[in-house]
Amino acid sequence: MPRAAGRLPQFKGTWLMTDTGTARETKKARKRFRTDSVTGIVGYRLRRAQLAVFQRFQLRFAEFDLRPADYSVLALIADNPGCKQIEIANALRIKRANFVALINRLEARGLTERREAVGDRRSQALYLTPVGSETMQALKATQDAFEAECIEKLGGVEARDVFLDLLDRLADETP
Amino acid sequence: MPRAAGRLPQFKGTWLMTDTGTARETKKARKRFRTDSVTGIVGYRLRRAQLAVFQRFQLRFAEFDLRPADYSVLALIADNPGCKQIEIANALRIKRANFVALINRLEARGLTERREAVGDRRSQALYLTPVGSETMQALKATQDAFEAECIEKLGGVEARDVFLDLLDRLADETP
DNA sequence: CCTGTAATGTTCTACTTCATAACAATCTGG
DNA sequence: CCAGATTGTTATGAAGTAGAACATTACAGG
Repeated sequence: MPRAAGRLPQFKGTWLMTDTGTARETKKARKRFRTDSVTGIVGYRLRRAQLAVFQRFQLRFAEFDLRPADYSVLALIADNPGCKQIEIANALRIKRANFVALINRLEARGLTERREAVGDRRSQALYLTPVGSETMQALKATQDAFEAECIEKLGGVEARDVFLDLLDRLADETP
Repeated sequence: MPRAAGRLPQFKGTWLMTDTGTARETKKARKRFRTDSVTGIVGYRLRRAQLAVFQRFQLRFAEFDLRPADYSVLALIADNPGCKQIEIANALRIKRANFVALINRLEARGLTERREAVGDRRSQALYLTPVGSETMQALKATQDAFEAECIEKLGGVEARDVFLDLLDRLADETP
């Protein structure tokens, strides 16, 4: 029922009153559920958008059964073959402890492998397997298409640039 | 060690080369860790910004020991006294099953209370307690200050409006 | 009226993410 | 050599999230 402005004269005010205590709910309390005090908050909208984008990402990558973090790890290994676990973990702000299970999964699926690092017997050198490299091509194509989707939603690359700039303004780590 | 620009001439190039294949790692492989393929993604930056904002929120609200979801629930109850649990859960996209523990905590802290709803004996009517109302004033002040912070980071209310619009473009639920 | 269906709140369970602590092996600088 | 830092790993706990199942209650159609 969209506000029914026509019936306004039928009732005796209390619509625009600031805090009528005498209103006394007439029959069916016409309480519109107010959410503006929450939905108007930057952080709330930011979270909503982030969830929506990640959900769409998972839809696009469902055929690969990979999460955003998995894709990021594979992409970073592809761009930095032989890198250490800690390097990727730091770049993605993942605790190195939690990175272990992640890379274990990728390795178990035959996408990555750990070799012995040359100058440091503590660290492992990460590489994509041949299968991993081949998979990465399809992943990159999917990601590029998804990014194009996002850019289109935003209204073009200029809007995207504005958007990234605004995001970075909020993302600075100063408490 | 801040980049040591003074020692630059000491080495033989490969710094600004685009993709020298012949460089052959001289002694210490000076591999810059490449992250652009991930950090350039809209979703990645969106997540970064969201995490940063939520972390700052938690800092600002640490004295109250309340999370964003707690604040949202209290704000919605304040704006919609007598509302049902399911209404708030739907508004915040929380499963009603998970809402129970949340509202139980707030009730245990004496901030909210459940009364019997008038026309429906299944649902509960949620209200702020007097203590809850008083607390809410401080919370609102803190939130308003935090929102002002965010707006300032973004560059003003006009930038904020642009930002919210861009967020909403990404947040639409069409798969 | 009765009855099947839907809604509401609740409990329980499981999965994922994230953070911390602890440990062994290794590296580094003095 | 040695103290301290780094790397990978395991284990553990907190928190968010999703689903199933249940009891109680509303509601609409016969």
